[in-house]
Amino acid sequence: MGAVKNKRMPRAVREQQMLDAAVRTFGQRGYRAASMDEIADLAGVSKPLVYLYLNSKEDLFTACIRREAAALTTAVRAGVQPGLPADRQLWAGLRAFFTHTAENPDGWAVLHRQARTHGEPFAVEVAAMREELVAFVTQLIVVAAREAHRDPSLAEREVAGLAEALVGAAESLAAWANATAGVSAKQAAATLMNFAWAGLGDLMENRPWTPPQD
Amino acid sequence: MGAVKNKRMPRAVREQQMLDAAVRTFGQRGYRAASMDEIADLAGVSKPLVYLYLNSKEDLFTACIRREAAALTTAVRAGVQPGLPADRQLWAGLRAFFTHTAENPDGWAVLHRQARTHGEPFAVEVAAMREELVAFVTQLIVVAAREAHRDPSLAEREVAGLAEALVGAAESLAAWANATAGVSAKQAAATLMNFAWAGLGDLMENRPWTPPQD
Amino acid sequence: MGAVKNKRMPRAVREQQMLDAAVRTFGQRGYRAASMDEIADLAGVSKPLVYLYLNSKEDLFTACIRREAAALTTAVRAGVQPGLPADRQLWAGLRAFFTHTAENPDGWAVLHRQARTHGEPFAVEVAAMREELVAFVTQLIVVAAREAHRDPSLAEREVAGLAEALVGAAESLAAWANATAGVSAKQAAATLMNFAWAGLGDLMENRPWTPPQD
Amino acid sequence: MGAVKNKRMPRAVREQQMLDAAVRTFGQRGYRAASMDEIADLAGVSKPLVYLYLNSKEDLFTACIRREAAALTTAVRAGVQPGLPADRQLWAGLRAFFTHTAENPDGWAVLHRQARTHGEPFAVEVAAMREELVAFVTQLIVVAAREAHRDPSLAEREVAGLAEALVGAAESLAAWANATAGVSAKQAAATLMNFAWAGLGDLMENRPWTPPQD
DNA sequence: AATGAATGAGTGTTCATTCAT
DNA sequence: AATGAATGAACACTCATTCAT
Repeated sequence: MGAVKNKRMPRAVREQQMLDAAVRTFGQRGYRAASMDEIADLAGVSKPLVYLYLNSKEDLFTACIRREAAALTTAVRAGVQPGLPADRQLWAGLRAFFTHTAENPDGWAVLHRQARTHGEPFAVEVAAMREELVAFVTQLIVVAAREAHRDPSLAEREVAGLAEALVGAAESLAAWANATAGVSAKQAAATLMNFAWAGLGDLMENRPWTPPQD
Repeated sequence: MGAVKNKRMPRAVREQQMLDAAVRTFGQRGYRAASMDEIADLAGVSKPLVYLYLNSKEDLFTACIRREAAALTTAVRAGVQPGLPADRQLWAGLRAFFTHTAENPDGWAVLHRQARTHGEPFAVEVAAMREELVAFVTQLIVVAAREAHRDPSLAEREVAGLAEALVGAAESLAAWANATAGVSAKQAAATLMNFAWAGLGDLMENRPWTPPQD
Repeated sequence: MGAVKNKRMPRAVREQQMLDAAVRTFGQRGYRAASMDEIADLAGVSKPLVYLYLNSKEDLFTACIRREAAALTTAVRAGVQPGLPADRQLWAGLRAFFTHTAENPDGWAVLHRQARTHGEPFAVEVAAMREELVAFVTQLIVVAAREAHRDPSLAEREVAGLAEALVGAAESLAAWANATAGVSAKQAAATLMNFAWAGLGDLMENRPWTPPQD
Repeated sequence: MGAVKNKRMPRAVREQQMLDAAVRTFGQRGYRAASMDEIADLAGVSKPLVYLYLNSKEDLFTACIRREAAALTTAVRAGVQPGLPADRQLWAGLRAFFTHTAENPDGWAVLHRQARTHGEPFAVEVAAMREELVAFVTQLIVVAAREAHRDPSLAEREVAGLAEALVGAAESLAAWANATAGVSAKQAAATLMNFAWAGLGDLMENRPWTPPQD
């Protein structure tokens, strides 16, 4: 049995307990391998109650995705101060991102690994969140280009590709940082900032980007 | 029923047909959702024959991973000429990578999405291949740094992080290029080269990296 | 379909129904040839319920063995009055044994034929019961020898062999009595008592052992 | 693979190899658990050849039963000298029986355990052999009774029961002797002779039957 | 005399889901 | 607000058996 059985709780609380159990189970076992039995057990309730509140396995998984996606985007947004220069904003966003994914490995696994692996209905859900992150990065690139008085004809698709690459690198580094002992969220963010802002070419000339002190 | 039933084929041929069907099914449905019935049907053989030749679902999936991993690394290696400068090598490797993944979407899905999502035995298989790619990139970075007479004390972990970010960006761009109409392998490679070699900072100052004519 | 479907019964009752069906099916078909489908059908429930309550075919078979072994030893023990002379005790035990096996042919088949034929895990279960019967007989022989003031150096292995022979004869006669029309439990017991107590030699000299009137 | 593959052997030899493999496999695994694959492999031939020569699994098992039954009855008959007194004949027969079963444990397992456990068609086969042994014992009892000038009205069923008990005890002791370290065929036979000829009652009075010196 | 290639039919087991209370 | 009882449908895997050579 999972949690201690506290009987007669208000629905909202029970639902969160179920989602907690579901995120953990889905994150560790995967969508198909996770059984409703295990989730109900871990949540400390009977299976019919899970169905009463969350309708079906698909709906339950979708609810997990939405909750974890909202938590992640909220965390990133909360970490960023809109007024700052583009590089400071990106730095702050990356730190928030790596911190949140490190602290919520199961939620991150649900979003990054499971949701995108198990068919359209779920991939669509997670795509919305990813869009938001990509849009955030895209806007930063555009703003930075404008600030640098760069040719405004910078192709939209080119920017989209860059943003995609940056987000992809971030996702990959999140997994790497979590799996590699001794790599903190801050270090992961610094690595990516160096890569993204200065590029390997600059690095070769010994001018790494330096994170601000905080 | 999937393929036309060609009866009485030598074992080696049948095995490749089964692997073709399995890669397609695993890539599209995922490991758990793919049924041995569907794979056998798509391969145009009966289920017992699949078991006779490939032993079990796990072994079949592992065989898929190995075949696709070998195909990908072979393609990348074949695309690279060892003698060239680091940036030319990276460029060639990326082009080969994006070309191969675009031409083998199911194989790429098996490697990138399914194998890493469904537990240790499979993740280990794919990790070996990824190690190879990361090692290739790592070595390029080290060589480039030496060529640029850069401080040789470049921390190992720092390089590892950069290589990880680059490979992660490549993996992410592969999915993006395949999903976005009109983005060729060459364009995806160029986008990533710009990002990796010059960085966003350089881009802001209007000095994009230019692919060589070929 | 086997039994009439009585829906919604408490677990304990359903379990007994399942064991009834399983003993019958295992006893008649054998362990391997008995299918869980048939057992579930005969019990009037669906297969998943059998698995929910009894876990697996192995566990189900083991549960059958334990139940039937307990029933048999209980019956034999209940038939014997400890204070009586050895021959009276043996007589009572044999009557109980033949009566019980005649009334529970499937249970007896499970114990005597199937359990001992299908591998260690089951043979071990049944061996415990057989030990008990052999021990009962062994102790009677020892007591009888003491009562007869016989040389107490009667070798242990000799006694073990005699007990083994007696129990083996009983097992064999149980099958014979059940298969031969008109042979009652009492007659089977009398035959074995004559054989065991007086031996063929005595029989030749016309001194058969006579069962007490009851 | 089991045996070394000697190609192109005469049919009669191949058949014996197959039966050897089948007896071993059936004896150790049981009828259902033994697979034709394993038997063919152990015999060093391909499965179709087994079917070509022995037709089906049922026929193969039946052939095993017949061969082993014939071997056992032949061994017992060969051990007995018809002219001798009844007790000497019984003694010789038992020795032959225990010796043969100890030397052919798989064959004995096929006859005693497997054949009687797996349905009518096989039980019938083995019953024929058992009849023969029971008949041999029955005749000995009748002869002994006549020699002892006993009342010739000795009920047929009574004799049948005694013979059944004796054979059952022998079967049981064969298993016991094989499983108990240090119990030889001769000792097993002596134990049973004591039990059968003198009975427990005589034993109590210290007059055990003594085997002749040979 | 002998076999590599192939399958129809079935088995144990699991799971998402519902009913009755 | 909550659950014990129950199942339809599917799935991985095996096996006796045959065909074509």
